[in-house]
Amino acid sequence: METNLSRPESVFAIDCVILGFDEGELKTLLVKRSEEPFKGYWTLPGCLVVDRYESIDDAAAHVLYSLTGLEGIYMEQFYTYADVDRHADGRVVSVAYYAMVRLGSARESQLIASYTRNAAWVSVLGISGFAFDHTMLFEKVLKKVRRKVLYHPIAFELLPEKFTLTQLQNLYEVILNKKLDKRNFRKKVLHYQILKDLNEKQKDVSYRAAKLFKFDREKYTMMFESENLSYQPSPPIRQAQGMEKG
Amino acid sequence: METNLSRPESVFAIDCVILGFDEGELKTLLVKRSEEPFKGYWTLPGCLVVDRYESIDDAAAHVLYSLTGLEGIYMEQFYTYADVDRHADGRVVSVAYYAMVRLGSARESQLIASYTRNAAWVSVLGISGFAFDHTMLFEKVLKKVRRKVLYHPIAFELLPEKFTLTQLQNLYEVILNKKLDKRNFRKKVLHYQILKDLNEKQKDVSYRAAKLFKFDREKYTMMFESENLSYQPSPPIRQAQGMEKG
DNA sequence: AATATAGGGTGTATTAATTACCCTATATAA
DNA sequence: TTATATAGGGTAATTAATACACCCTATATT
Repeated sequence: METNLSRPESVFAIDCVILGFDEGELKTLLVKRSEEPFKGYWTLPGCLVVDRYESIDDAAAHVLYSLTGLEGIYMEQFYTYADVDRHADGRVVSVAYYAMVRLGSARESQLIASYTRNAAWVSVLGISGFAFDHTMLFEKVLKKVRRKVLYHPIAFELLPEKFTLTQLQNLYEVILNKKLDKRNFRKKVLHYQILKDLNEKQKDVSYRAAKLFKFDREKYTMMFESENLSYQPSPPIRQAQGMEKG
Repeated sequence: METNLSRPESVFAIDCVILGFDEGELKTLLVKRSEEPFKGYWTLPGCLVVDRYESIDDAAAHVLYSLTGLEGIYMEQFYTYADVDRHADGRVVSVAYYAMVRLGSARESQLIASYTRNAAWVSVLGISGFAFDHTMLFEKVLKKVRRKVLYHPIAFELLPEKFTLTQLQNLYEVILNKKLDKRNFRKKVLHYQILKDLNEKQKDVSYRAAKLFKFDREKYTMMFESENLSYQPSPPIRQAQGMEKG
């Protein structure tokens, strides 16, 4: 029912949870506030959307680009927060996104100069001191990602192009915050047939080199699409199960 | 990053997909547009949110109330659409919700008088002629609900308090648009132990009366919460499976 | 009272997925 | 050569999912 638009303009905000996998930890990119209110607290990176010609997806991508210099990043809209008391100065409608970033080894260089003073990659375990309602927002995203990783290959967005099964398992363990059994993990993940064996090995490791794999996106997409033709089977209530106990 | 609020006001819209189960069909409540553009097309019920003191959840609840007179309905935020070209008069930011309504037998009376001319419960199969981008929006909600029903007991929101297993199965069949096996369905659904056997039977049916059940919400909540303590087991990619083929 | 109708209610065998559990092979560094 | 650190693989037990068909019972009709 979008009619009689007295004021078609909109002023609202983007908040973005940016996740990365680095040094065996799941991290998120946060910005330290330099102003009141909440001076010195962490905030999720974000911006106000003032240009009425900018799409919110573009605005979110811009937040990411301005902080990291990265483009074409995996990003998804999460939820819209619009409680009237979120901000002291009046209602701020925030559309929250989450993004998954492939961190290079020189990750610090990916923080654009003018921001580096205030921005940092922080381990997701035990962050405190968020401004506004960002604690709640961040926790909800984390919960969503922990669930989504169970039925969607978003984890690969956090790994380098080529990776070993052990690296993949470590990532799942870090995201889910639990140990997994090695053989069962491998059996299952290879069974899906969405990994391409590159017939290459790690180099420059001081132990037995492991095989390298690549996520086969085309194959995954094909399987996913053919699944959709005949609609998914269906346990009425049950959660997805599996991959339990190392 | 919500600072320097030059214009803290926001003008945006709510669109709401309202689902109900009636006469063995899944239906949605639609409104026929009486004005250009898209005169005579179906639209999702909705409203503009102009009051800066109204939360969007309240606004969505209000849309529902004004159409049906119902309160306390199950309702969930779905997605925010903000493409700049959604509406001819400028950008309209729409926060989409979906709601699940328990339709009484006298469902017509639940359409508030002034609206009944323009509003109707329409079977979700094969609706066409939506205004704006509401076709896409509606289809995405339906897909979401079809998926969500597999791991969350939202279906019970569509049934009367007391229901038979056959009614429950019919509902699942209608939502998923596929036949399910009676014995397997019963086995599974009773196995979850979230139905309370009321030790009552149907009355006024011209065939053998079936037992009545009730969704045990407290028990479900308990189970769900205890699951969350030790985080869910986890097939990395796989979709939930089950309940296939009658 | 016999019969037709409409749906209620159940059990078992097969297959697939999940879990638990440990040892050997290989590369490197000392 | 040896110590060490990680790669990599198989099997049995359990649990969950699937496929499948018949008898029961309340009511309405004759």
